[in-house]
Amino acid sequence: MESIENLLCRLGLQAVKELFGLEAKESDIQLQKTDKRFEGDITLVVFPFVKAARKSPEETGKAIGEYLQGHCPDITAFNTVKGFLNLCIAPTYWIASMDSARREDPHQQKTGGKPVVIEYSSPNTNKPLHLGHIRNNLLGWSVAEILKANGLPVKKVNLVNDRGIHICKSMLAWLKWGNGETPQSSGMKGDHLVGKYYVIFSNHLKEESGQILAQNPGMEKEEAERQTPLMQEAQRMLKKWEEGDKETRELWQKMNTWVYEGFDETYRQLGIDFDKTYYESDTYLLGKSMVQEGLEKGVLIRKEDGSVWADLRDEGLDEKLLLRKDGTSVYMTQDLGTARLRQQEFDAEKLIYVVGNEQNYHFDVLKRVLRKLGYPWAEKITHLSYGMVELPEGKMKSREGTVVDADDLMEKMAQTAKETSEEIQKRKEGNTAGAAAAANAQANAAARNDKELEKLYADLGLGALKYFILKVDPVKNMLFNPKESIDFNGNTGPFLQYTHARICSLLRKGGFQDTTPVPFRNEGLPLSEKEKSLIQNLLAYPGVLKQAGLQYSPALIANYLYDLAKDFNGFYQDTPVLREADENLRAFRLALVQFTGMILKKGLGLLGIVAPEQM
RNA sequence: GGUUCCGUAGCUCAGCUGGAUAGAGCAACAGCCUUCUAAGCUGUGGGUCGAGCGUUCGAAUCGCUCCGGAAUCACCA
Repeated sequence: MESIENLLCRLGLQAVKELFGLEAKESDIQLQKTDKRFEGDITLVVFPFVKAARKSPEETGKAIGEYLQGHCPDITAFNTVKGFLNLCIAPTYWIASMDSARREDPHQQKTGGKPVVIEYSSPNTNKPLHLGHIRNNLLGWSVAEILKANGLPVKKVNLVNDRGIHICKSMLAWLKWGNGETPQSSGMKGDHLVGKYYVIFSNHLKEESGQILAQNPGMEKEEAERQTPLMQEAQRMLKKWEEGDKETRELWQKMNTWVYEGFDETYRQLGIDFDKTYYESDTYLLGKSMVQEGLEKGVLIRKEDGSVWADLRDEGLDEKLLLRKDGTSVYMTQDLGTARLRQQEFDAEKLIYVVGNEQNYHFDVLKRVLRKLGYPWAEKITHLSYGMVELPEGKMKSREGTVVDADDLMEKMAQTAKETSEEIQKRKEGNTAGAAAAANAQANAAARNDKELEKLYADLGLGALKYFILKVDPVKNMLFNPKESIDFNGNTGPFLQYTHARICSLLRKGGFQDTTPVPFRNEGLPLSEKEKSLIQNLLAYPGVLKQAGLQYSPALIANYLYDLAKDFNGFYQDTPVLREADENLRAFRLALVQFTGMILKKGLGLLGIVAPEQM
């Protein structure tokens, strides 16, 4: 069925051509939902045509309105206010649109073609995941799902930074002070255990460098750290690693395995996954060979000391180091390699990197260097940059122990969900006036065992966390207030989950537990303003989905869903659905409820939020 | 200092390619449970959209200049 927007756009173009002889573009036809203050459903902005019409805005609108009404029987009336043409659309049209939309899956089927490769998470192996990673993971996973829903083949990849001085620090500390401690012996998650030794290393380093600083006033802190025996030992360890020393590699292997087990558990809890995981230790050599090729082609320069650079000064940037004078690679070198490997492997349509905005410059340079090296696919790289997560006390700093740990946070969210739920149950039971609600709540609770309840609390806690983070525009820095995020009122995940549970309950009681569309006849059905608004909102979903895909922004989906749920609650509050005497009207309203539930569930799915059927 | 990003109610955030009197939630206050789940709904108060100039029928939105804040400019990753 043709959407009303398309129809009006087509007719509108026809109208201005026939009436004013104007060849307008599609983008000149601006349609919007009619403001609440005026009568009508859809508004056409006529300002772009007043010049060609040589009439006042009102008269132009009137002329177009008459033309449209004459050519479209679904337009029942119109009025013009200044340059705004407000059109009233027949209720039967809205109902038919909804009926047709609910039978189609708004999520397109996968087509063939080149995949979009999206990298996210990208952890270091010396520390457990924290709140910043959560934003990264949620964004990456959700964007991938949104792109999929838009019909694109998607590959989700992770790039683990498993080599370098950071992991050597943990290894060294473990050797020195670990007494052979393992995740099994300590009962600690592997990533936390390794992180613990990273902290131990840092503490000892601080102590040693403090002594050096005391003896050498005025010395730079970094220099003092470099001079400590501990740091030098770590450097030697890194060298041994690069040389492939058996013992070092074995220890590295062992500790990284612990970390991966820990990460897997965190990812599982978070509900995110990957199609493929890359390890820098496997790919960092490829970058070096690319730099070598660049040297041979003469697009890179080698300085006297042997270091290799890309000169980007004519592009308004600076020189960028690609190989140290000792020939070892830097961060950029590795990224050149992984990008190329990924392109070779997937022949990607697009390479998306979900990485914090602190690395905007890095990705700018990466793209330019690849271009310089002559890789046309450099243009496929998109840096999906996101802002930092800050705490009420300020920035998260690992040194000051203000980092919010991912595992702790998820556990805490579930715990709070439990407390809040139990409190609400108690309130319901204690409320004599709400006897029916209390009975309902008791029946719900009785029907579920502890395990199901635990699952529900986990879903609610996670839903709160995910929604809280995803509803914010990715480019912005955001404030995470642990207390507020666990507030389940208002614009929150649990509100949407609650709305979904309510919808399911309505359908259950209406006798429609399965998902087959509730049948009704589109004849003589009255349509309230609230219902009309809800239908218009529902019909907007495919557009929102597409836009979210274009802008890589789950926030669009999140805010849309909130509007939808709020709209639904308004409708539901004072419109009888189950008590309606007229069978056909009752069926129609149930169909509307069902469709709302369907969109809500799909949308939440894109954000990784579980939509429970009971709460 | 150079570059990039951000600045909307007391707080946290929406506001699509410029459209009508700028919206939610939280917090405050006042109502609504013998009815389909009150984790809800309804109402009240709260704004020089950082400031200024410009572009035009029309600017929170586009351009320029300032002011605030953040990131980055490393032989760290």
